[in-house]
Amino acid sequence: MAATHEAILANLTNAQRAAVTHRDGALLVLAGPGSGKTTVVTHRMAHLIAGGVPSWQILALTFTNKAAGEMGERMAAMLPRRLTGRGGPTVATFHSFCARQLRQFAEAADLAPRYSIYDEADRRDAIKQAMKQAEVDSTNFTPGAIGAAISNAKNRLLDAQAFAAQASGFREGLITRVYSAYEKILRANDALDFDDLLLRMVRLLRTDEQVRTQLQQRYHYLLIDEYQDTNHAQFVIAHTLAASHGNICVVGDPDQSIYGWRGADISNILEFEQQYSMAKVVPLGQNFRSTGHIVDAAAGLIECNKRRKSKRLYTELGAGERPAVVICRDEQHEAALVADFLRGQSEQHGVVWKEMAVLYRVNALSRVLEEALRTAEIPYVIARGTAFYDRKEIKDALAYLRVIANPNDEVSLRRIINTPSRGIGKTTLKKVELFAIDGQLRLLEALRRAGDMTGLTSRAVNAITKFVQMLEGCHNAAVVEVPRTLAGSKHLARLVEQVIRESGLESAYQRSPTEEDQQRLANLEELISAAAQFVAPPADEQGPELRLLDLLTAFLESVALVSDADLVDPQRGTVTLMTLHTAKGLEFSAVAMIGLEEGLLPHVRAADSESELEEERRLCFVGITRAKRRLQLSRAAVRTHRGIREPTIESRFLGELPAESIVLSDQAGEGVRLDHERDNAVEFPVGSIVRHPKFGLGRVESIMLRAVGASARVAFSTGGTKTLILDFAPLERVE
DNA sequence: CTGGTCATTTTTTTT
DNA sequence: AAATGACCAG
Repeated sequence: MAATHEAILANLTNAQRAAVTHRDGALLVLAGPGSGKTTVVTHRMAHLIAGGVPSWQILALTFTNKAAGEMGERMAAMLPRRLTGRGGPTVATFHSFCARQLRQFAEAADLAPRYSIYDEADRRDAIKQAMKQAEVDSTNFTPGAIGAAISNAKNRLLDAQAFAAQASGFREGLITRVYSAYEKILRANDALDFDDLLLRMVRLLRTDEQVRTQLQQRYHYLLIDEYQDTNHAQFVIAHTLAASHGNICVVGDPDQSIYGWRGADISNILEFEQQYSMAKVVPLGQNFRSTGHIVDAAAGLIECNKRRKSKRLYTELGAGERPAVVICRDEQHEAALVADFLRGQSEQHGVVWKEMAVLYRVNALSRVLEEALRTAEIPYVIARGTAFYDRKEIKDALAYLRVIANPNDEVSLRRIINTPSRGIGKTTLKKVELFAIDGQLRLLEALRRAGDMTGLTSRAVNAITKFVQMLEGCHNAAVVEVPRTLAGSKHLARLVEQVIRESGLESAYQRSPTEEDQQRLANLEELISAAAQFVAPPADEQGPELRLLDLLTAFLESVALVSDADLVDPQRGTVTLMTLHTAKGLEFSAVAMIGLEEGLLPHVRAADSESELEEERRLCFVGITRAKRRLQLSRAAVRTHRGIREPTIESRFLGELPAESIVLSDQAGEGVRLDHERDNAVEFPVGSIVRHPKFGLGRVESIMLRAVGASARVAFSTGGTKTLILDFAPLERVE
């Protein structure tokens, strides 16, 4: 049954209510951490529907599948049954929404309807290939750097031509050459990378008036989640869709903008009001998640950012416990202390494992933690959504499936042509390639005609023929109509099974008795069951049946677009380990953040630019604000980095936390005396007035917590500002 | 053609 | 430390 207006508005604060009841026109919700953003969003949509808006006119775009799923679920709970699923609101990630539209309007978008989506690894392969073709030396320019430049260009909506037109200098000249070679490869393979999904969608909306008006009319109310993370392409998509009606609601928090490196443009949210002069702005500053000291610590930190709209953060949940700042000897010690912290939460405070998380800046830090948690017998999962699909055997199986769905996908074809090895080696492949170039053939077509080629051993011809026949057999099996229900998924699972068996992947691992290969076999089994459970998202025009090939394509698409955050399963009874980026949008009773060191957080690569430094600070802010009740921040005095053990420098962010809202604990060795250091820091909070026998009266400007001791910057009435070590300076508090 | 050893390179975050 | 790539012996 449909919720009534009153039911929808019950239990909301005035600010939340203002956002929920706003109907037409632009709306900007500035949602601080823990301010009930999802509640506002879902209630707003329910409110629109209760007010007579047909639910299928609503489009909500998010960044992760998990966010989309959660939003969809919470909304479904408020809607009558018939308004969920097809006919209900569309809730999707930017990327999957675009991927689907591009298939639906494939012809208008000038695309093969079953185009492949290349993940990071495929993209890397293709860029390497492009670099070779463009004769760019990979010793001076890594594929990673060039790939990043291309990605950047695409996010700014510069295609290869447009980039070439504005390129200047040697480096950009090189990038231009690689970019156009890369584009040729993608086009020849009927493949898109992640950035293309957005870029091509923009192009479609711009060039095809019919598609544009059709989508504008269909989606009458837009909602964009995590708006601070939108890049220029996403910005254009959102505003083009909203252009005819202006009903656009964006939700976000500039202080949580952490994807600048991916082209996210923080000015999208900072300048929303200029863009829509009639926009209503609703700030949500009250935090319903964390206790006082945690909110204070976070607020104190984020105030150090200069480019920022100031916003008061507060909570009514009581002061709670102070976050602990722990200094450890090395990373093993740090991991052990994290394990102690987690166990303490469980045993002393009754916190369940799933309410705890360990956060870090870079994935590499998870390894030591894993060991420590295993020895401490604390159950954990690492949130790496792609981890499963990154495994070699899975990538191989998926490459077979991709070639079946899209025979032009040569990056995948090359991957599998001799995996498992079937006697089609380098030399043979070279010959076939030459033959293909000669006859203007696609690689697969050339393979098909291997018999016509001169200079191949009969053994090679045999191997090739068998391989091609196998692919054709699988392809033929996929040219059938299947029901659009779970029964259809059975067919999909059977197809996956057929591929795994006939490709020889299965027998290659079956032959081996090693534990590792047995695990690979089990993983392949898991892929089959993933297929069996896959249901294609509802489409606008659909019959009861679809071709198995199209179901396969949808499956491959969903696999390509999984994110790390998607793997965070709130049902699981385990501690979650993840990067700070992945943690955005989540909350836990107890959080441990590790590696608070210069070079790690803030990361080295952000050191030389003020804006990147501010982004690192926001990242730290995001981490702190994940904690509801208890927070431990730690750093190691010594850390092994790429095989080298080195002393570390404390993160500047620790010194920026208000001293009075944290507790310092030095476990690194010589630090028995650190207990009264903490007292010192508490004794002379920022703002307090102090007397020094030599310098006279002064005001404490800031407190810095160091491994060696706390120090304070004090501005004296005599005019000078001095930094004093609290342990030694003869300071006396006056007021 | 395959599977091994040795040298080189990596240096963030992710849809 | 770990992963990738080049090179070489069977």
